[in-house]
Amino acid sequence: MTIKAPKGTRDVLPAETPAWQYVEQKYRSVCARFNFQEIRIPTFEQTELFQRGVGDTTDIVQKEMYTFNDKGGRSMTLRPEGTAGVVRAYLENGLSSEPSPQKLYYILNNFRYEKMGKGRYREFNQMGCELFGSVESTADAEVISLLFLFFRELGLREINLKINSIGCPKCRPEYLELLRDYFRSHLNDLCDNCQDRFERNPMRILDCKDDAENAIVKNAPLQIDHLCPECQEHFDNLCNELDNLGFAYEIDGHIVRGLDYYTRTVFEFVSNNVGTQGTICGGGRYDGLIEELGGQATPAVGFALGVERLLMELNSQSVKLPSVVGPDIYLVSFPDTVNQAAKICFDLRTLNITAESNVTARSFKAQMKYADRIGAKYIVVLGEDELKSKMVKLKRMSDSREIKLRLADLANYIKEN
RNA sequence: GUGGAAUUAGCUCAGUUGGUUAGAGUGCCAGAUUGUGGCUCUGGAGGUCGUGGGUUCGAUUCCCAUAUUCCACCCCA
Repeated sequence: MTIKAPKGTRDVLPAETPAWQYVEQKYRSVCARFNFQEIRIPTFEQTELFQRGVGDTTDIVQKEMYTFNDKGGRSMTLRPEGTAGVVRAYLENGLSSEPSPQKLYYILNNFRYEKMGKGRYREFNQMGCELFGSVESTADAEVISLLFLFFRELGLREINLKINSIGCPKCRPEYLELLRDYFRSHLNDLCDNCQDRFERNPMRILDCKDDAENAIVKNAPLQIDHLCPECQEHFDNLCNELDNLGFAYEIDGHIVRGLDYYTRTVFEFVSNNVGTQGTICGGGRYDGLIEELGGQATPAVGFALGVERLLMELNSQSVKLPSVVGPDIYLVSFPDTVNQAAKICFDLRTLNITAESNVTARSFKAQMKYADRIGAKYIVVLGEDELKSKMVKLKRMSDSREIKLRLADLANYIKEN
């Protein structure tokens, strides 16, 4: 093999697809009960959408985007995340004129040109939700409670919600000044990376793991302690609503998030097990993004959940996930009966039974072996005698028990057992 | 982006102090006389020893580069 999958991409093979389908189906089911509707959007967008939507100062836009010029010379980018595209679709299609709030969910792949690591891929999958049109903290609680129900139904344990508030355009500038003033006198005590961040985005210093044990960072003022009255009330309300719903959470003033568009609420679901890639889901409120992208000022809140990481976490917690299941029945045939077997097999499939008949030149014994290997629940041998008498012996593979029945009764028997 | 480790059959891995046709287990395919799988036995297919250079009479083995994967940082899903 000379051609390999590109770096950072991976194949999901048949052994794994049942687990993927199960998780996606469960997600759709929970979203449906919250009355979120699915939206599907293009895989690539005009580059400018992400520059403006995700934010020019973010790592994503500065160095991680898959950007190319199409044949018309337009700059296009493979989406690095879902929200910007969903907002674009929301505006472009006039969903802002549909009943508000609009509640949308998506399951899609994203692309970021990053260095590889466990749980981090260049093409990765996210399941997300966006709720447009409510400033109320009840909307924040709504999307968070959707996640709690989803995790609960999957049987996921030991996953912790961390929440924070990073203020609004009213209180953040004041806080940033306060933060810069604080760090200015301690610049030499910070790591190189953080010295860069000082000018660009001083809030990120709080998130630095190098300096996590650094007393300077530990004691730095946090936005959550310097909220304006409106933001404070919003955050307090959210906490009350989460308490009311019975959800455990931890207030963590160091959660900052990597995207520029967040305001007020930010949150993460973090795993204890997966180590450095412990963030399974991240989200928050983005009250300024829609206006930033040319729409009328519209508050919104949402999240994105990493499917690969979720599956890793489910596996590390030994949560049972579906695996490949064999067909209900395999029809063994002979060269002179193979065509009639194929016809009977087709009829069974029409009746909603998972069936397989021989499509090789295999011997009788080899067919038996194959039926066993693929996990067929039953086999039936279709030879001249059976076809003539229309009576067959149905063999259950698990215990080798055979029962005799009319060929015409085969479908019903299988359905009922 | 930084540091470290790994790369030999589909999979998990041995191995050659540099020397003719490179191994095991498992999986795959087939056989062990008549139409019944799982156990056992036998046989077969499958590898330019990640790729490209270099040293050498000779490299899968030594050296360099490069790619990919993993681990720890960074960041995030």
